Amino acid sequence: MGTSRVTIADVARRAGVSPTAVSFAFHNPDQLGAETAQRIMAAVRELGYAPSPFARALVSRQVGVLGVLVPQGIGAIFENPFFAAFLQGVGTACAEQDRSMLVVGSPVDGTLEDVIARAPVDGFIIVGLNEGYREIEPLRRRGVPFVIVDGDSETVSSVNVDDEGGASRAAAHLLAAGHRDVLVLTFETPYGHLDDPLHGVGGRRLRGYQQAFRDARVAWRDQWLIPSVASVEGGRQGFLTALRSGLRPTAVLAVSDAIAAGALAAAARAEFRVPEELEIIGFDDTILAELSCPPLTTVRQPIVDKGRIAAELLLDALADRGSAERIVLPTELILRGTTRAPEIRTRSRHNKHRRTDDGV
Amino acid sequence: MGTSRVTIADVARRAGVSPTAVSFAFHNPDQLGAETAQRIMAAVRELGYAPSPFARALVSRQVGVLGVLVPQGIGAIFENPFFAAFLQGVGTACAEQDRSMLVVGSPVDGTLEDVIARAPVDGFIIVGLNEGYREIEPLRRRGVPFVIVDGDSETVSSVNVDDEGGASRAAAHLLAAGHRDVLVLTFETPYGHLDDPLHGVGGRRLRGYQQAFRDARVAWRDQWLIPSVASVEGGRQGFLTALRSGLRPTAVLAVSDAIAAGALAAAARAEFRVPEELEIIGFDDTILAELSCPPLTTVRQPIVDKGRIAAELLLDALADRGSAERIVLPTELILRGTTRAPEIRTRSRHNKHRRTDDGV
DNA sequence: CTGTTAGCGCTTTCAT
DNA sequence: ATGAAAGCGCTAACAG
Repeated sequence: MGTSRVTIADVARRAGVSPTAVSFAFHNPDQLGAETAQRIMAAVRELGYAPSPFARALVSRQVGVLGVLVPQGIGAIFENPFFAAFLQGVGTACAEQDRSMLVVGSPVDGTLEDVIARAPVDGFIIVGLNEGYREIEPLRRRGVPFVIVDGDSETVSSVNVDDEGGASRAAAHLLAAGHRDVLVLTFETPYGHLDDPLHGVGGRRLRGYQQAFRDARVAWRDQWLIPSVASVEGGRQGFLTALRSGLRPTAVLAVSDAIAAGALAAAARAEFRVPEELEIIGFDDTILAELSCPPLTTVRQPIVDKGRIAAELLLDALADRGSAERIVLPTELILRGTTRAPEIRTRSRHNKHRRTDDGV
Repeated sequence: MGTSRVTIADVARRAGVSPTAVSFAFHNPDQLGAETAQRIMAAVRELGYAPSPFARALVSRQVGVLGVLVPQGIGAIFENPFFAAFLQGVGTACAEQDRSMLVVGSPVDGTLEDVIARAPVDGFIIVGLNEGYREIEPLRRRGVPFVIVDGDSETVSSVNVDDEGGASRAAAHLLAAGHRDVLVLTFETPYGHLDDPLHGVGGRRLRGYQQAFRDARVAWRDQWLIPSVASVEGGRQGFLTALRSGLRPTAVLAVSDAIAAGALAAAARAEFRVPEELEIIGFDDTILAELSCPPLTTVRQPIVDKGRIAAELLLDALADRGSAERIVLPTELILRGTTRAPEIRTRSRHNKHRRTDDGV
């Protein structure tokens, strides 16, 4: 077992034709004598020939692979239900185009840059990094098209969601219910933006919360802000830390469902009754939100769509069709079991996929 | 934006050296005059050069990519928490080796075979297919090493879990508690074995259940067997179907957590009190099991390990190190909230990673 | 230390 | 309808 021994030349020889003919037999079978084509395919079968994807890609300049680049360990991301949903969207689009999906992330030893440089892809979906990020320069150099998800873009397409709006609606909901002692659990190091703590998804959500406080003329207190690792355990710790600091929240705003679920678990263990004594709102509406007990009230973002749209945008770019667009998908407050039934109010209304076609 | 214009020759020209020198500058910088190396890298930067992964792969015969092949739509698999956990394991091993992970699955239009043929990988982890499966022939031809997960292998390494044992323990637990009217929810089309309804993972689990019935001398009744789609919704339907058929189960055995969770939901809605009036045992111990309300008693298989071990075995094969081994990982019955506390019994004990080194 | 020379395996005009 | 020839962009002996 091991090296691909049989090449197109072997087949050609065996079938008594030229390599060209063999290549044709694969790609333009019609332009070949029926009998010849048969003979060639027979030789292919006898010899057990399979074309080299690398040689093919080298000359045809495409491999049929869409890359997804994440600035994290490629194992770790699968602990995050967000990515499963996102990749489901990307994968669906790939399947529709007979492509496969390459997941590229930070290696343990080497550098992300190296891994990127070697990635055999037609294009990249870059998650959680701004277009200006240093490590994506090689891509631009290689002329590999890419789109940005959850990050800012100048010259390429991007897909984001209305994080601020969603966050603001969540906070407003709590504030309207009279809460003043609201614990805010943020990302310790914002969601994928390793180098840039004040921006990125976490920053936007935070700004949304703050906006709601301003709108409601409720004073924002930084001591009520606890940075937490973006995991269930992180949420648990965050809540406990708050308690130990002497905070006695009546409500919790968490920038992710995982954190919210952790807070919920810690709260339950600390004998808080949810939602009677403590209301909690998460973010994302991953499977965690639906499944937790009680199910989590959360800000929903259309994650699967986000993935699918990103892939489609990339496909557009690959086909040189369509110009750069910046998509902003809507978010929606989903009321479930960790908040009390609100007095009658109109449900949040907002525009569907707002596709803004623009340059800069 | 678009085609990679600048090649190694351009850089060489610019730096006044040969292409070889440029290549060296990347791979053996030490073997080059310090000043020369500097000059070359400067040219690289000025020209914005990035090597072509395809050309590189063509000649060096490796790309740094591990493929994961699933016989399903590459979007759909992410609905299944099993895969998230499995890919976490594979991804972790990849990250440790500075590799990326390619997910290949059935396309919508084309054939799996074509997608496989074009996949730029060093090797494949094949999930849920036996070694003899037709569509993996091209791989063998191309000389691409592969390992099998959840399937039978003759000549290559494989990773499986003790499905039968786990299933049998689950059934025995229920039978020992006195249950006789046990609803069995199986895969409609066994878990990834599209063409082969009696084998594969689903078949093994089924055999495990049956074994326990035999051991307990309880008659096995085929009418109590309901094939269900492998999803929460499928489990819900399966349970409802059983009810409509007039079955009145006091316990449920489900071949996956998703199905079990669906049955649980349907049962709850039908006013069954779980576990008092109905005990339920799932399979896999995915996140679904932990999160459901009440948390699911289930047969745990070490999914993340399975992925990591598969990747390591493949890495071994790629390095021509180690011979084919067939790993069988242990399963364990995890008692949670959907079964009643059993009378005192010794906990299940069993061997850890039993690595059987053998040929054929 | 650095350049010359061959390919890696395939596709693709351009002839025939 | 089929073949010859010229690369795609890079690496790796082998010289010098």
